[in-house]
Amino acid sequence: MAQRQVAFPQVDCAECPIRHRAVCARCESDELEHLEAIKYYRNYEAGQTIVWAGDKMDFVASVVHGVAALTQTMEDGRRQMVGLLLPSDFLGRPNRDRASYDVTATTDLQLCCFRRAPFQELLSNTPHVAQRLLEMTLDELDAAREWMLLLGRKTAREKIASFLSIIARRDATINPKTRSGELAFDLPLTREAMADYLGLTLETVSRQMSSLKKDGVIVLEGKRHIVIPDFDALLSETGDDSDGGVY
Amino acid sequence: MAQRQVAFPQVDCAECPIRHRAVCARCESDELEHLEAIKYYRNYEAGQTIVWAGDKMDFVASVVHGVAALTQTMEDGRRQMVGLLLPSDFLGRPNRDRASYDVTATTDLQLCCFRRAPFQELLSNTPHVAQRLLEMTLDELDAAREWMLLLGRKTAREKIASFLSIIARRDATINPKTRSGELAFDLPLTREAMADYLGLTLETVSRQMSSLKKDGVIVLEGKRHIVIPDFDALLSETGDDSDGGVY
DNA sequence: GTTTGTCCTTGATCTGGATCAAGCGAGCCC
DNA sequence: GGGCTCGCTTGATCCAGATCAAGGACAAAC
Repeated sequence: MAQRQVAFPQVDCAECPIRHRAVCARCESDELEHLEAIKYYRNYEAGQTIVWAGDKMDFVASVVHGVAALTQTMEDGRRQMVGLLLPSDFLGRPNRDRASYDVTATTDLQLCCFRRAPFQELLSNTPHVAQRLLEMTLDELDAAREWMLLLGRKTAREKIASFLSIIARRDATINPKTRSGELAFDLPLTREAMADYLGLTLETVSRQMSSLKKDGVIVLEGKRHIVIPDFDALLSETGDDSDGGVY
Repeated sequence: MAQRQVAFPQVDCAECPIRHRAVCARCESDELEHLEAIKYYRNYEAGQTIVWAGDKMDFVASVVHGVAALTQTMEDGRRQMVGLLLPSDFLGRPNRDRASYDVTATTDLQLCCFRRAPFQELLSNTPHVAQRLLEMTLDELDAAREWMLLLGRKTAREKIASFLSIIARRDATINPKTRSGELAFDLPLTREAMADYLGLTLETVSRQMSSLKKDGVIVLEGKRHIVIPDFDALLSETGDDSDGGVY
């Protein structure tokens, strides 16, 4: 219908993955107002905490740039990461105004936020948004179940290889291929955060990284930059079914 | 509107948790047709497989009686349970016609099934059903994250205690209290299935059960019947935050 | 340039849970 | 009844990963 003038500049929208990948599939076309009108951005530095478990959270959000982690902590300090949010992933739960987990930025991070109340209203009034969110939540549940297999049954080496292949795959879809064929990326997590992801100690993470490097499965440039000379070789270390499987 | 005669006898609906707890919150009142018209029942014996990962699955379902488990298996036989479905839990994924996991009945089981196509149509046409399903999926995701903490960071004893408290809690809501105050239930899983749930071996499960029994935290009557003399004592073994926490 | 702090690596030792192995008790089939 | 199988328990030993401990590399702060 009557297209709203330039109230919502194109460039702004293009940056926000909510529009094209995350919550609102329909927004790929032309009706942006219902999301545009309630959104705003927030930036965080690497290491910063976004909310603590139990804190009031008056917004939901979509990750634009960077990486955020959800972690749980036991009284005695044992920590387990339970969610890793990359660009286009969704943060927060409709109908719950308190965070269930600690949320921290593991790299510099930009969130595209939506105030809770209008977002929930949008959710009730716009069936295709609710359906898209259901689809995303089901994908996250599948990822969580893959993660449970990793935590419960894989060896330290398999855990590392699995983690690297997950990051490599996600990174490839976020950053359209940099070089010709070669698979390379920066780790968005410290060794300690990787340990929290994998249910290991940071020493074991470091040792297994060294071992994979020694065996030529990965090439380490500095501490964080990873090159994968042969992705299939990495996959064969994960313990996963060789053929594509569910994915 | 004109109420359909006795096509869907009241007693039948009352048995089906879909109606009052699971998918369709609105069905608590009076409009039942849209679910009633497409549902049917299936029964399985303890140990039976319902579908294998990768199999075609032409229905979604709600658990009426009994317990079902979702498990993943690696080529070398390592197994990890990734879902445990008790009465009122939902099985299957809209918009995906192949099972992602092995589904087995761990006790005798009754499912209330819905053929896929009409259920999906229902989902698009009935916003409150989609919203209810989103809510259920988010709860399942929370449970999966609790489970990840268990798998990644808890000791064998804490894992067993956590599992028992989870089952005790769920059982209490399913079977309105049997005796006065006393907390007692039957384990719906073999030691081996418990091991698959907890990322342990069956020997370790057995040893830790014996240890909790020796310490008076639980009373074992036969192999499967558990009595909890003091629920707080059990909780203190789980490693979880003592106050209610997220739940 | 030195200091400080963060992140990471590597070595030595310890230990919780896995693995290997034996046997028990309660159905169930013949 | 006798023999089987299945689910479970318990003992003995082993080992992957945790823990304890000591530096190294690098960047920022002074």
